[in-house]
Amino acid sequence: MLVPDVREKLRRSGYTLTSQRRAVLEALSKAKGHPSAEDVYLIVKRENPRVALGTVYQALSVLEEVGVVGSKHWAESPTRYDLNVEPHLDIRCIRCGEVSEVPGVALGGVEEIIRNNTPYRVTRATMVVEGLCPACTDS
Amino acid sequence: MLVPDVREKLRRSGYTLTSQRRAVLEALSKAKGHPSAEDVYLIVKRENPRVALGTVYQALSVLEEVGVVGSKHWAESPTRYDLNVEPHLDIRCIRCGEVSEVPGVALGGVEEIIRNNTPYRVTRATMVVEGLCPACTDS
DNA sequence: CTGGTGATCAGTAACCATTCCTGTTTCCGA
DNA sequence: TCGGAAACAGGAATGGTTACTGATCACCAG
Ligand SMILES: [Mn+2]
Ligand SMILES: [Mn+2]
Ligand SMILES: [Zn+2]
Ligand SMILES: [Zn+2]
Repeated sequence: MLVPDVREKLRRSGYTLTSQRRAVLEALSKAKGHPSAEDVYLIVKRENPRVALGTVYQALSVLEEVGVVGSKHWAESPTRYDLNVEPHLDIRCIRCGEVSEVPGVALGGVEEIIRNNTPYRVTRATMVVEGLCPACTDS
Repeated sequence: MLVPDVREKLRRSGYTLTSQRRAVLEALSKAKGHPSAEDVYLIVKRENPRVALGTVYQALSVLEEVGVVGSKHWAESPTRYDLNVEPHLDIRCIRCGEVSEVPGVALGGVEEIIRNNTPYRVTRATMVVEGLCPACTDS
């Protein structure tokens, strides 16, 4: 997502695009995988050593609130963050802990079914999948 | 699930059905909802005040391992446990925290699709849904 | 029975991801 | 330029969960 778009989404919720928030976004795109808040923090710190871990948590929370960042929660793992905010599938290896994306599985339809089958106002629906990655299966 | 069946499932994995594990199962069926480990602990303690919270965690973990208990993990909430181990939908209200079951949504098919679309050996797939319950929407 | 052996347990300390708090800095509009 | 609000750095606190340790229990061979 382009910087002006991010700035606009923040502005609509009354936030500004600060240098720390921009650094968090850059770290997320550098990480390319599904980093934890601490992973992001370590990357940000390489270029801006004075940033605090709490600031990274807060920036991620704001960026998620305005729809620029997504997050998923697995058991036995810190929260993982993602620039891909569309409904999609991520799987976590229960042995090595790596998270990767599973292409070709449409989840939008499932969300629609959920929305039509509950008296709740659904705000979020994520599929959390665990398994053994190919590398870990052969060992 | 009947006690002899539970005992057999435990035995197949080298465990025994101890009084504490039985008490945890009873607490789960009494709670009827989706209690946290601490909720279970408080119920167990009413009849057996000497039980430790750690024992409840360990019992839940063993019972889950042998397939008698299921668990789900939401953000901003402790892990919730459930006697319903079939693939099904649970939704958590982001305001009051209550978890309830959504009937009529088949998830088995989604799990099948996932299994056929990843090089992983899938061991677990849960749909985690959040929203506002009817009571919390009107207030 | 009875003694031995490994599993389980109670109690408590430690862990760790995340949030909270406080004083300081930065940002932005008037 | 100035004043107020938002954001931040640093560090302390929180809370769910796990790890550890010595005591107890269940089970079985003799
Ligand atoms: Mn992803
Ligand atoms: Mn359920
Ligand atoms: Zn792996
Ligand atoms: Zn509610």
